[in-house]
Amino acid sequence: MKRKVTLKQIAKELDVSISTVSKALRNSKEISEDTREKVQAFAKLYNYKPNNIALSLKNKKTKTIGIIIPEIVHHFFSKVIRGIELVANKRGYNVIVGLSNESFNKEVINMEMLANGSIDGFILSISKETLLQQDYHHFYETINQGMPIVMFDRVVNDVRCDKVIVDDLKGSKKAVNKLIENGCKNIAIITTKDYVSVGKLRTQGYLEALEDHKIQPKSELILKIVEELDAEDHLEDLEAEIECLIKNNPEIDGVFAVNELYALTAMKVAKKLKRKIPADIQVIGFTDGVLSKHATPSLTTVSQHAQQMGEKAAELLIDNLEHEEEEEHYKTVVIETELIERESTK
Amino acid sequence: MKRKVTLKQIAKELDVSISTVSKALRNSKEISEDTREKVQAFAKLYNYKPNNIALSLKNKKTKTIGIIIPEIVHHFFSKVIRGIELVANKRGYNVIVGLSNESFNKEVINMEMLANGSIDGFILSISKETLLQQDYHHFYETINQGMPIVMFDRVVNDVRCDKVIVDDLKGSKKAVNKLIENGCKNIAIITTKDYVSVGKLRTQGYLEALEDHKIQPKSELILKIVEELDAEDHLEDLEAEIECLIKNNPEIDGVFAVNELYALTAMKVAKKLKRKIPADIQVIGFTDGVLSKHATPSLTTVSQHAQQMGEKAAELLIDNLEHEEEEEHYKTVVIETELIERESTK
DNA sequence: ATCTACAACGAAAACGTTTTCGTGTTAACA
DNA sequence: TGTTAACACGAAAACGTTTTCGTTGTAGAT
Repeated sequence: MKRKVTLKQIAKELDVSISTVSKALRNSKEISEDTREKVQAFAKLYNYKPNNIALSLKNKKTKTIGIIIPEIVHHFFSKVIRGIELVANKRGYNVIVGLSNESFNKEVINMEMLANGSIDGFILSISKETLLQQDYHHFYETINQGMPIVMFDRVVNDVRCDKVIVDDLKGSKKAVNKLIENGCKNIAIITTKDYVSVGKLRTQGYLEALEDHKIQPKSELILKIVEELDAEDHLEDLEAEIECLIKNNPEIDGVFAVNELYALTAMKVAKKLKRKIPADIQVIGFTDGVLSKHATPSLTTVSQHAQQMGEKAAELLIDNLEHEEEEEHYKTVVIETELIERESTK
Repeated sequence: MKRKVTLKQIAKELDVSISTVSKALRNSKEISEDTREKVQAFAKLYNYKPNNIALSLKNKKTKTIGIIIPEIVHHFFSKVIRGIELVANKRGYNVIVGLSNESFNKEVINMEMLANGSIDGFILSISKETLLQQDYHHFYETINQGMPIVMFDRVVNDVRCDKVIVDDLKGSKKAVNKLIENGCKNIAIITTKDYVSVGKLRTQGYLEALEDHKIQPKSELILKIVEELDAEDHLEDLEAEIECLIKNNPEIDGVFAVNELYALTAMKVAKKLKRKIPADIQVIGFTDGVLSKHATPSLTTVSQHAQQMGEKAAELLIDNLEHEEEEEHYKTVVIETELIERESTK
């Protein structure tokens, strides 16, 4: 087992100084061609690679970016990571990921763990608990220490940092408009409580679309799910709530759901109640997931372009890191949504 | 913007030496109580946290583990990551992920990028291209440099390292046995080419289960898909191949598919050909995915316990890192599979 | 007055780099 | 012969820690 070789060892072996070795390897013309060749040959032979940690310490740059997300077993987030990793790698950066698991504490701990020199900047999406408690001190402190943050999807406006968001409002308007165009008269929405910013915005888009078409929104048709922080485990509750909605409002002929699970559950319930999709009820979801594509009937959705979001976020962060221009001018990039029509709409 | 404070700055401010500050913060009794309190108060005030990079350099430990996987937008892999992150975090480690994207080159580059001091050890699953080329020099070199590796799921036996695998053979036997018990007489398998070790093993399990029941395997019923390295993009081809299989062999009354996509596509084709599931054809998949649960009909699958695999892998690696006992005795942990019965079987 | 012992602290090395600033040697030139 | 310039290289600092090994100063014992 031959451990990694260092400059010092090469220097000793070749009976020159460490500086000489370093310079020779970087092709400094300060060093004679003879010595350069000798050193380089030796280094190649022993497969010398500079130690990243030492470089990081010296340069005060780690070439690593930290990602903090609420959950990784989730198509949206894993696609974002893929996007981040893609451009990070292309630009010579590594990514280190921390999962908040939707918990405020884990988010804080994870950030503190990474903020002490391990990374150059953060890309993150805020946990539900944090959004609920509205405690953002960890973001402020991080930024105050000179470490840039880029937030995506779940952001909070007050924090001074770059942001990448989906045009939730426009996206849901698109969806609801589509339902209206397709002849739906009584469109229900299945959404989240308002503290989840994206839920709020999507609800707003729904309302605006109705208003644009002079349709009076009815509160009975707006179902706000209390998220038990882990919806997958409470599928029956979700199903029951949606079943209530549809049973109590048999006039419903269109459903807009703010995420994939809600949409799929809605379709499931509808089928159970013997409603044909899309004949009796048309359904549109909001998501990037794989479920929509493979569901039966396949689900029309508002696609969020998750990977593109990740790419953009990484670009913003790295640009910020590499141009120290300290402009203090933060951008908010809006990623356009796209309505992908499948079988659940006419 | 107050940048991170260092020992040196505290020392200067308090007019003591760096060593004194360091010792005071670590509660060394070498330092008088007076000084200790003073230093600690000051450190707390300025929110001192030791610099991880400096610690890493000094200790020659980064407390970070590297994960290399072929793909992240994939339920199996993201669940494994979740498992790894869970125990890594619990034991004070961070995780840094690299994606090979099923490419040999990216796998090598990623590993080299991380092996130069950034991490203490690897957890990885081998890319298809690497398996195909059978070039494992990067693994050998890494291990030779004293950096431990834990492989999971897609492993190669020759490499001397810990491994965590699913009992693919037993798992697929379970599945096929189930189909036989349920009365299937002509069971087809949709699998991968043999160079993907898990595909090979699952095929083998299929064959053994048939043999155990004195059923003669028929080569027409064994469909080995050539993976175009990105199956999602060639859905129609996949569909066409499976349609061929079922059309040419109308006697098929059971299908065992080695992954979720194949299984779902098989169900889709079956429905298209007006076969009832599970009445005419029963289907079982092999996966941990979310599609199976939400498909219609929902898919009976062999669950791989992905998260548990991740947890185990992380434990093996960290145990190895922390007990320097150099036993050179490598373990292979087998994670049992579980047959989850849903609607696609009787 | 001398010695011992202990308490409280500081200097310096070490981890592996890069880079600045010497320094010694040689050759060219006046 | 003496001066200068170029060349080739080395010493040392710096990044932020921890730790070993001094070095003081003081108090108590002889």
